[in-house]
Amino acid sequence: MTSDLRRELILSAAKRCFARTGFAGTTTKTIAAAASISEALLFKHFPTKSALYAAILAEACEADPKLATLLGLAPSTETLVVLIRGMVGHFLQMSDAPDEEEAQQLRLMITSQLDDGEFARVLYEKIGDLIGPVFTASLERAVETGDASEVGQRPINLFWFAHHMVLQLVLTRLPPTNCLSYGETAQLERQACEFILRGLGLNETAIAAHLDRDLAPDPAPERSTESA
Amino acid sequence: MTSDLRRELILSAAKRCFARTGFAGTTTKTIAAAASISEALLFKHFPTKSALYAAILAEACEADPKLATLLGLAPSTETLVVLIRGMVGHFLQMSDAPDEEEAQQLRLMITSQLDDGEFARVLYEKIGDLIGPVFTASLERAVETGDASEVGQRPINLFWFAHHMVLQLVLTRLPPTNCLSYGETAQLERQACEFILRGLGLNETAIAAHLDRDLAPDPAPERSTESA
DNA sequence: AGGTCCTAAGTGAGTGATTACTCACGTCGG
DNA sequence: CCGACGTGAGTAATCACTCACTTAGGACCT
Repeated sequence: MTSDLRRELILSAAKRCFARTGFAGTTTKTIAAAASISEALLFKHFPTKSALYAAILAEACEADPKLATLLGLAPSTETLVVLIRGMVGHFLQMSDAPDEEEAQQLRLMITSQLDDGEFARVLYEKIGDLIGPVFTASLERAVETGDASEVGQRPINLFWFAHHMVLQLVLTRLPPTNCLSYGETAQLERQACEFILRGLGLNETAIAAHLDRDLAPDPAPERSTESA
Repeated sequence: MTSDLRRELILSAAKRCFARTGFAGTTTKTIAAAASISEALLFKHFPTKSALYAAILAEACEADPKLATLLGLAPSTETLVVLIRGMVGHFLQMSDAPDEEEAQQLRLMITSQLDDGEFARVLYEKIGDLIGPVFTASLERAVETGDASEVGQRPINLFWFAHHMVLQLVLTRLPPTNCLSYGETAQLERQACEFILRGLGLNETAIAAHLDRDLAPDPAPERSTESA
């Protein structure tokens, strides 16, 4: 077993542990067990528990490759809708696999916000730098083409509003028994997209036109009562 | 010192500690010090650390008196706007005093969502029971009067969308140095209200009519760059 | 009023368990 | 045979929690 590989295995195990029980709630013994090694070896790779935590946060700050494909799109209403749809879908899918990498990163981000917010700040800055320009340009383009009503100052705030909503939405669906029940996931996804796109200022016809292409159309109003 | 008073003092001190560092990150010695008593006395009042935590969560589940005034309002577009405005204002004001009671309750709720979600579930249910009916009725009334576009199924989801957005918004403003900078708070409040009301389906004229009454009107688009 | 309980408030100094972390010592490929 | 991988058995500190003990104040009797 090479040192580098071992290091990655430790980081992976530790990330799982920290995300589940937080920094203080996780013991080095637990991490070592999760990585199937002795505690001593753990401390051969990372001098302290804090250093291990810091390494995880640093590693999590790297870019998401899936995002890159979105950035090449030309600014347009279509791009805006694709962007929002991608974000909503991406986050909603997380709650189906609460132990996966991305859900853990979300947990780390939330715990960071409860603490000093440093990690969250870095992550927000990265997201903003990546998506901010294409979002803003697309929204402005949508206004020009008459698909959206005039945007006031700080259009980027609108992006964060959307991001906040979806993030908190997935957070309520993260515990084993969900905090809220929203109905069927597919319809929730549709409803969330509509809420956000309307919030951005897009008019109903533009939303319907772009959303109906690849998303289930708004079904007839009837109550379904299944739990989430 | 009576037993009841002492108990309340302990609860108050413990709530402060738990909200700041979480359950695992808080020691009984710290709590005792914060309450200016010995650890032994702490355990005379609460059999275990967990019982103390449970008592805090149980106490936090009581109704907010400020909410009650909203529930008497007749369902209308006006009520809907007042509701959203109240919620946004209430949450935004929290970030100005991160150590106050309500901010702590918010922290407890978030940590609960990262854990088993039990506390968050109870709190969500309480909020839903209180505000849900008047929200839904008001939204339906707004549709009837032509102030809002037709609402699909599960209108209550729209309320939670709004709630999620504002909750996550205040969370980014909770750390000493904010995770994101949104510009001036007054304009942020206005922008958040507009985003939500548009998201609910209200048309621009209805929003402007009800929002301009007691909120600063949308200023001319120009960038301001102060940090939050 | 003053003396005598008697219960509850309150504490210093512990308990064993668990914590993060260390060290002397095996083992194995090159 | 040497250096890096790997570990069992520790360490001191800290954890939640307990116990023997003092103190204070109100009820009750004389």
